[in-house]
Amino acid sequence: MEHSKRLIRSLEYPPQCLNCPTRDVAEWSILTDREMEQVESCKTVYNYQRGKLIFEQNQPCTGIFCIRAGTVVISKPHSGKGNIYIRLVHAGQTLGYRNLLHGRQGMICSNSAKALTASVMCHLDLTAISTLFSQFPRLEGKFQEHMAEDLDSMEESMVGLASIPVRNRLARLLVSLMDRYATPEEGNGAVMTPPMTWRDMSELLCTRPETLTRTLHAMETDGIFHHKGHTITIDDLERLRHETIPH
Amino acid sequence: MEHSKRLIRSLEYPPQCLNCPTRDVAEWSILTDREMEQVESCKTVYNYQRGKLIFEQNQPCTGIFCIRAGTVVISKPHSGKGNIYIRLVHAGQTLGYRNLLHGRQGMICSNSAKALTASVMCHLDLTAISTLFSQFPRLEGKFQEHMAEDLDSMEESMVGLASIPVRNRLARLLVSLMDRYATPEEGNGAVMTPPMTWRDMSELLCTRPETLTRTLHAMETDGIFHHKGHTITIDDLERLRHETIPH
DNA sequence: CAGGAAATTTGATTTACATCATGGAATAAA
DNA sequence: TTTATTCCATGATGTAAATCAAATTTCCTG
Repeated sequence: MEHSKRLIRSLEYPPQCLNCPTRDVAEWSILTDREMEQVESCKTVYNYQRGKLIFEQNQPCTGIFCIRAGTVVISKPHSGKGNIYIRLVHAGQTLGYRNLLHGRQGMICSNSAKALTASVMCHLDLTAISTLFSQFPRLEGKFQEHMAEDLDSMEESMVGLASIPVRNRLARLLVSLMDRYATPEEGNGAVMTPPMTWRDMSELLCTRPETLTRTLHAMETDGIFHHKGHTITIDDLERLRHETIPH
Repeated sequence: MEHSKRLIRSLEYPPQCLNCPTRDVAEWSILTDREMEQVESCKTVYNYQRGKLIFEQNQPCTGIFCIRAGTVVISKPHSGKGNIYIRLVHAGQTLGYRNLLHGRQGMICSNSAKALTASVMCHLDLTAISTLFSQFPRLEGKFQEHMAEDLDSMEESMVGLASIPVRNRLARLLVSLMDRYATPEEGNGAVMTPPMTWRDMSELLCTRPETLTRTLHAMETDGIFHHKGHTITIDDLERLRHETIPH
C-alpha cells in the first residue's frame, strides 16, 4: 500500500488536531480551537501496519480512537472460525465510542477493529474521554447521534444482505467508496483504488473471493467498468449507480 | 389470537403505569412511583389489532410507545416490494425512542412498526417525552444505553444472517422466544405458542414460508420438537439449544 | 355458519452462490 | 536477487434455499 505510506509520511509529527480531517466533521466540530488544545494535550498517537488489530471483541476497552489516516474495518467473530466484516471506518472518523455509551458493567469491546491499510490513530484513554464528556456534555450528545445513525445504516445493510444479490451489493459498495476515494475523470467517469484488497471487499459483501472475482468479471463484460490490479476505471457513474438496485 | 384477546380483556382500563410490566425493567425503572404519576398523566392508550401499522418509515415521528400488551415487529421496506423484518419488540419494552436521539433535521421514523398480535400501546407525544428527558436526564441516558445494546444485537443478527443456515437461525429464534413465551413442562421440556404466524417467523428469519415449513419438518423428523398449528412442544431444551450453532 | 381470503403444506424445478482444486501473479521477507 | 506467503483467477461440481405451482387448511368477516 504505497498509497498509505505516502500519506503517512506526508503527515506532520506529531499530528495536530487542528489540522485533522476530523476537525470539521461530526463530533469534534462542536469544540472550539481552544477546547481542542485540551484534547490535543491528552491524546496519544499510534501507528498500525496493514492488517494489525486495533482492539478485539471481549477485550477490555481502553478508550476511543480517531483515525488520522488510513482505513479501518469493524468485524465480529463468527461461530466457527473467521470474522464477518461489519462496516468500514474512514479517516476523520472516530471508533470505539459505543463502548462508552453502553452503561454495561465492565468496559468490554463489543467488536473488533483492524487496520485495512497502514493507519495513524489518535487515542484518548478512558479517563481523558470521560473528563471531556462531563466537561462538554454536547460532545457525548454528538456521539449519541452518531450511534443512532450507525444503527440506521446497520439496518440498511441488513436489508441489503437479506434482499439483494452480490452484484448489486458490490455496486453499492463501489459507489460508497467512490465518494471518498475516487478521482473524477473526463465526462461522467472516475478512477479509484480502494484502500483494501479484493478479499477484504468480498468479506465486506459477505461473500467469497471467488464470487467477487466472477461478479467483477461479469460487470466488466457488461461494460460497467474495468479493472487492473486494485484500480477500477468507471466510464459512466450513472451506469454503476443503476446497478445499485436489482432490476 | 385468542391468547392476546384474553390478555387485553384482563387489563384494567385505562392501564396504570405502576402495574405495567415495563415498570421494573430498563428505562422507566429509574423513576420513582411519584415521578411515574407524571408520566401517567400525559400518556395516551391505543389499541392496535393484529397486523396494524403503528408507525411507518419516512413518516413524521409522533413520540414513543410503550407496549403494555402484545408483540410488535420493526421492519424496513426493501427495494422492490415487501418488507424485511428487523427485530421484535415485546410487552414491557419501549419503541420509537431512537428517532428522538437522532439529532436530525425533522423527526422522521427510520423504520416501521407493526403489531404482530392485538396490542395495547401507551403513547407519549414529542412534547411530553422531551419534557421528561430534560427533567430526568438519566432517563435519556438509559435510552442511550438501550440503543447501544440494540446496535450490538443488530450486529449479532447480521453475523447470523451472513454465516449460519436457516435451521440454526430458526433454533435461535425459538430459543429466544421460549425465554418469553414458553411454559415449562416436566423434565427439560416446554410448550410454546409464539405470538405470530409462521409466515411472520419466516420473514424474521429472512427466508420463505416454504423453507420454514420444510425446516420445521426436518427438525421434527430429527426429534428436536413437534408442532401442531402454532403450538410447539419441545421435549429437551438442551437438544434445541444444541441446534443453535452449526456443527 | 358460509364464503372468501390468507396461511400452510407438499412437490418439482431452478439458481445463485459456496466449495474444492489448481496455477499464476503479486507482494513481502530474507 | 531468491524464496515464501498471500492474493487473485478460472474451471468443475455441489447445495441450500428460492421459485413456481397446487392442494388443503385455518382464519376472518359478514
